[in-house]
Amino acid sequence: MEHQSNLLTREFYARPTMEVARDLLGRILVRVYHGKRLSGRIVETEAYLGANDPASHAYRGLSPRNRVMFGPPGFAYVYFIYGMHYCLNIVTESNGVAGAVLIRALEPLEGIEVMQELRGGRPVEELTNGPAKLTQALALDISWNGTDLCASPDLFLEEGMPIPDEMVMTAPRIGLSQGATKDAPWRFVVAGNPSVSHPPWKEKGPSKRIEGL
DNA sequence: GTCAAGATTAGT
DNA sequence: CTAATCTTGACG
Repeated sequence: MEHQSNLLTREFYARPTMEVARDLLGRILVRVYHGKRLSGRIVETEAYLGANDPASHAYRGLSPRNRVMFGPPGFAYVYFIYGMHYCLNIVTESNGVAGAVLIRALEPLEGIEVMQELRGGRPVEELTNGPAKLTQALALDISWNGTDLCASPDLFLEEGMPIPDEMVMTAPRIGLSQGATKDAPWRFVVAGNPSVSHPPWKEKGPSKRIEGL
């Protein structure tokens, strides 16, 4: 199985976190599970910085848990939360600079039946519309923390199709309750996509279409 | 050592 | 709205 041609490169990830979070929309996340491709189009992301972002795991400096965020770009940062869930992030910035993008939702593409089994028979609309839901649908846990997405044969990202600015909306990140940056519009979603969690276009909070970045 | 909060989800 | 379930980080 080759997956060379349309793989996202290290350079793609080696950019400012905000830029990567925006550009990750429309890309394809692929997980090869028992020889089969499970994949989905990324439709929702959130940017988490380092020193200037109190809501980020990396805010207080390097620790055993967040060390991958400080490492080279293009790696997976997976963490365990609420005693039962795993969330997947893509590391950004250059080696030594903290930054990562939380993958919050996917639009299911390949291996839907397998993903349904992993998600307890839930309907397609509820398969990957949330950060912990998509890791469960792709059978990803803490053992994937530190995986090189530019080298792993079982977890990688393909170019897919970039989303034009007119279809992108920004909104505050989900689940943050403190920190000066908790209301910053660092969440990016594909407008109107049914797989987006907490759809901004259905809520009252501040959200708007972006005009470039 | 002790303890509260957490980048969530499913069910009432 | 709340239980589930356990790791991490702050404090002492």
